[in-house]
Amino acid sequence: MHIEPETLLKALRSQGLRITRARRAVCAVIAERHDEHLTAASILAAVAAGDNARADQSTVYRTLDALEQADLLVHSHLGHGPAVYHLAAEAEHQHVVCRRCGATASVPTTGISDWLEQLEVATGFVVDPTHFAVTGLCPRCAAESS
Amino acid sequence: MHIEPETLLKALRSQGLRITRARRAVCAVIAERHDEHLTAASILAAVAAGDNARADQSTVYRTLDALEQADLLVHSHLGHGPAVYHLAAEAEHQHVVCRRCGATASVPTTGISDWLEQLEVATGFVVDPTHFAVTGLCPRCAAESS
DNA sequence: GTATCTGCAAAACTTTTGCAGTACC
DNA sequence: GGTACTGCAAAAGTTTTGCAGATAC
Repeated sequence: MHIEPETLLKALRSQGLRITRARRAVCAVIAERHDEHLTAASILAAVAAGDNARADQSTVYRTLDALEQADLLVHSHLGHGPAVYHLAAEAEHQHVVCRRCGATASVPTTGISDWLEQLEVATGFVVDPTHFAVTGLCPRCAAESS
Repeated sequence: MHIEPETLLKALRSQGLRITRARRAVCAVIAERHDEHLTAASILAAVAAGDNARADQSTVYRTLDALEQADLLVHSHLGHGPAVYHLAAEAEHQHVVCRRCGATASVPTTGISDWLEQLEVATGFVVDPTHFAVTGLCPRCAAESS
């Protein structure tokens, strides 16, 4: 998947939000590295490493919030560490995290849809299945612990 | 479901751990109120409210850790707040949390088992499906936002 | 007696907030 | 020009850790 920073910025603009230097920098990092597990801290570091912009951590959080409000971004919680951010457009997968070593794997959400449907019928909730990761033991740690 | 504090304490003892005043108090709270959403803070408060024991928060956390190590307890993350603890023996349900108002609902994990099996086959992970809650919008907030 | 546990205090870590000044439109 | 945004600093909230002394076995 590929996305231009401009796409994100235009979406912000169309929500009536302003395009600022800090937001440009944050969007550039997200567009460039959205296939990684981006955290607020790593985005902040990447912005700081760039040449012509800086952003305070509070600005990064506020920008991420704005992008989430605009439905461009989602965050999820993997294990006990910081939240990771993904483009909403590519959120069609779920994470599994090893509770011992922190290794992660991705699985498509296909196959879970029946359960989600049951869940929505039973509870009336409109479910967002990717906000939290599933935890467990990775193959290696499972082998060690048995 | 019903459980005696003694059951928890004996299990600790059988792991070679010591039975102390603080652990008695924590186990008593868990045994008594395991059908609620217990957090470290609420356990601490309940212990402090009791007559003949107190425990520092660090002791509570360490005791909860010990109970988890002994596979008697599990914790899960509901929304952005503190972790909630349940007896491992009754962890057969999953939570759904409203991302707007924080309302929660429980759903049995039956129905998710096919997906988990796929997941385990695909990734090799041994999955613990209850560690994180599913998020979404509760019926009321969903209605308001549309 | 000794290894384990406790309380205290402080730190670690992520995220949020108040505020005065800056910059976007 | 006016509103939205930024940086700074500090706080909030949960969980962890170091250490000296106490306690269970």
